[in-house]
This record gives sequence, C-alpha cells and structure tokens, in this order.
Amino acid sequence: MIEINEIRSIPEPTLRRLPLYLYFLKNLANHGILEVSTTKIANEFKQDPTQIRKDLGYLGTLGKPKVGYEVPVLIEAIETFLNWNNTTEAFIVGAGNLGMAMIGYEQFSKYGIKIIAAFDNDSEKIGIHIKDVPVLSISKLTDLIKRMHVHVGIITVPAESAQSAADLLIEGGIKAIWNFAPVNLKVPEDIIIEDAQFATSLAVLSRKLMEINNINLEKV
Amino acid sequence: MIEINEIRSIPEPTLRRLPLYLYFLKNLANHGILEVSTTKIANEFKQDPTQIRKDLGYLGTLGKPKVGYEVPVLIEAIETFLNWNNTTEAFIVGAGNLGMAMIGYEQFSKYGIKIIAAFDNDSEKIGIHIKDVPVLSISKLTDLIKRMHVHVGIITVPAESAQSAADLLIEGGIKAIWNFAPVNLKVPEDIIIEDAQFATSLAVLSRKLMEINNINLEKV
DNA sequence: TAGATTGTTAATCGATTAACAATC
DNA sequence: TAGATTGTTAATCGATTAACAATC
Repeated sequence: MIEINEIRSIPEPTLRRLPLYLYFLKNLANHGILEVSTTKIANEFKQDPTQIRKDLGYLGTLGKPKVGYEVPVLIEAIETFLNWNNTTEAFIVGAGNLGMAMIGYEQFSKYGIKIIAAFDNDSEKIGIHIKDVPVLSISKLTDLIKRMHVHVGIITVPAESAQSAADLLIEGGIKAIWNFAPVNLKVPEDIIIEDAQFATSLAVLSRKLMEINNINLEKV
Repeated sequence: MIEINEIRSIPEPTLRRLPLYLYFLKNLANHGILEVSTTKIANEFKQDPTQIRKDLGYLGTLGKPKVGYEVPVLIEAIETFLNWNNTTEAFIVGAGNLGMAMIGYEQFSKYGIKIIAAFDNDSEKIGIHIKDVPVLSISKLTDLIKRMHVHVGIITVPAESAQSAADLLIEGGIKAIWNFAPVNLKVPEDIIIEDAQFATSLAVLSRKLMEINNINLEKV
C-alpha cells in the first residue's frame, strides 16, 4: 500500500508568509536561539500573534503552552511543508541577464530547486557553461524534458517568446512553470503556473510612493 | 493654491492585477484592437467580469454601457494611476548577478523606473559601466542620494549585507526601498518597503507541485 | 502556584461574487 | 427596439483578529 501524506489545503496568504518565518527562524538558529514564541515572531513582522499561531497551526501542533516553539522543529516543519528539503530539478529557458542571474544564484538549493540546464536560441551562448550549468539549444528542450523527467520549467525569455517557450515546455511534459515574463501564459488546466513578475511588486511600490508624495503636498 | 489629486486608497489585490490588465491591453493595442469589454478581459484571465469592472472602477468611470472601454483610454488610465508615465530615478545597491540583470533590463522604463547608478563594494567593479549605468563605491551612496534627490533604492545584495544597505539608503534620505534580499528589513515607519522575494513565489509553486504529485499517487 | 503561551472557536473585517437598474 | 454592457448595491465567502479555555 502506498502511504499518502495528505496535502492539506492552506490559505495562499499563509503560504506566502511561511518563507518569511523560515528566514527569521534560521537567523535565530544561527544566533544559537533555540526557542521562540508567536509573540516574538509577531513582533519581528509587526503582525498579530494570533495570525502566526494560525499559520503555524497548518504545520501541525508543534508548540508547547507556556514554553513556545523549538526553533529547529519549526524550521524542519516549514521546510518539509514546502518540500524544500528535497531537490527538484528544473530547466531554465532564456540565458539572458535574468536567466544568468538565476543560474548563478546558489541560494536556490535552500528552496529545493536545482537548475540543471539552460536553453537559448543564441548560437553565441549555446555550448558554454555557467557555473557548471550547460547552455543548450532550445531545439533539444522537449526531448530532454522527456528523457530526464524534469517537472519544473523557468521562463526568463522576453515577453514575445514566452508563450512559445511555455508551449515547448508543455510539449515536453513539464508539470509546473515559474514565469518571469510579463505575459499571461495560456496553458492547459493541469499545468501549474506561478508568475513572479516585477511589475506586480512595482505597482505596489509606485502607488505607495504617490501616496506619500501626496501627503507631503498636503502638509505644505 | 496647490492642486491636490486625491490619492484614493485601493485594495492591494486590485493594485496587483492592474499591471496584468495593462500588458493585455497593450497587446490588444499592438494588434490594432481599440475596444474591449470586461467580459473579454475576464475571459483572458479566467476571472469574474464583475471583478474586472470593480477594479477598473477605481480608475474612474471610463466605460460606456453596451460599447465597453476604449483600449487607449484604459492604458492611459492605468499608467497614470501607477505613475508609470513619469520617470522615477533609482539607485541600485549590489552589482552582482541580479543587480546586473536589473540594470540591463530595458523594460523598466515601461514601469516608470530608471536606474541611474549602481553601488557595490567590490573594487573590481567600481568604475565600470553597465549599459551607461556607472558602478560606484558604496561609500558615495548616502552623499549622492542627498545631492541627487533620489527617492527609490533597490537592494540586490546578499542577505547578510541587506540591512546595512538599507541603513545607508535611509541615512541618505531615500523614501522607498524595493528589496530583493531574503531578509525582513528593519526601517523607520515612514519608509516604504516592498519585498520582491523569489521565495514567496516559489513557496506557492512548491506546494502546488506537491499537491499534484499527491493526486497522482492517489490515482495509482 | 501564577503567568505566559498555545490551540481553537467566535466575531469582525474586507474582498469577491451575485443581482440588477441604467444606458447606448 | 432588443441585447449587451456598465456601474453599483447587496450577498457571500474567506482571511484576519478577538476571546478564552487548556496547559506547562
């Protein structure tokens, strides 16, 4: 019989906060601090302690009344929850500035991701290695996805080529796409798309900047 | 008397969707399509037409019953709303892989951002230019922020140096920080922080990937 | 023990969705 | 005109916050 660890559904806002807690906890661990309370975590992030407890509750009942939580236990629980203590192999399409930056980013191992090959159509780049990661011709993409059973594709090509990059990834049999191109990709229902777009984050920044400039005007 | 364009508060989810609409609308414009309805936009993003109408409502009453919206009018409205048709100058701290990628990213002009100088403490990099953007010593950072009245700082240094980079930016008088380091920065109340962290987005991807793997298991 | 903290249920708040009159 | 679409008010849904018993 196959053991099934039930994948509980979790609110997306909670999911997005877990990595932040993880950084903080690792920082505590680095400083030799082995216990923490939701009050302390809430303090760090200027949030409600109840919210932290709710969030951590999704990981299981890990805390002890009066005592709090053991830092290493929480770290382990979050990493397991996100599957970040296993390595997921990924292909990246687009070896331009951003692609190169991603390939060179050692920290991905902390997030359970390992980029094992890059694909580009620039003949100048094909054949070179970036930190042990080979840059291959995009014509080999679908075949290699099949042969290597790669499940995650990262798209760092310009907007114009993003959809065709996605199409190739899907043709090869990829399950999930991490998309950095400013495009709303059209994919089949069963393909996971996660958009990591600068613009979204920048929109919030731009608007807040307008708000404070406006406040300053009013003070004049 | 100073004219005050009132900055209305807007739900953050709406704000994050506006850039997506903007891409789509620009794409329509490029194809010569000059009118659009919320039904069509909703279709593209697999969302509720009512939500699109609510979102667009924050930009003013721009549509015409039966007709829909004029694409150029909507584009203009969103860009104005985000202040993306003005240029905001920014400094970037950290000329590593990611920093270089950001400096080389021409599309920022579409988002109203222009990186005018980079700062690093690596003497090998100081003095070079990346696409007309000079890399300067970090020791000049605070002074140049003051002299050039720069309001936005981008942090692309490693986690360990992120807080000290933020401190320098704030000392110089920066108003907003776009932070790419996996760190919860400690800043005064009046400083705007926008975190654009890979990990947040990756957490969602990782979890969804676990979910489908689980579903596949159950089917066995 | 007394005080602090967890885990959970209930109340509140805000965003999404539904309903519908006004309109071209 | 009839049908489609906007803009807005009301209903629903889900996340955040408050309250509190259980616990070490």
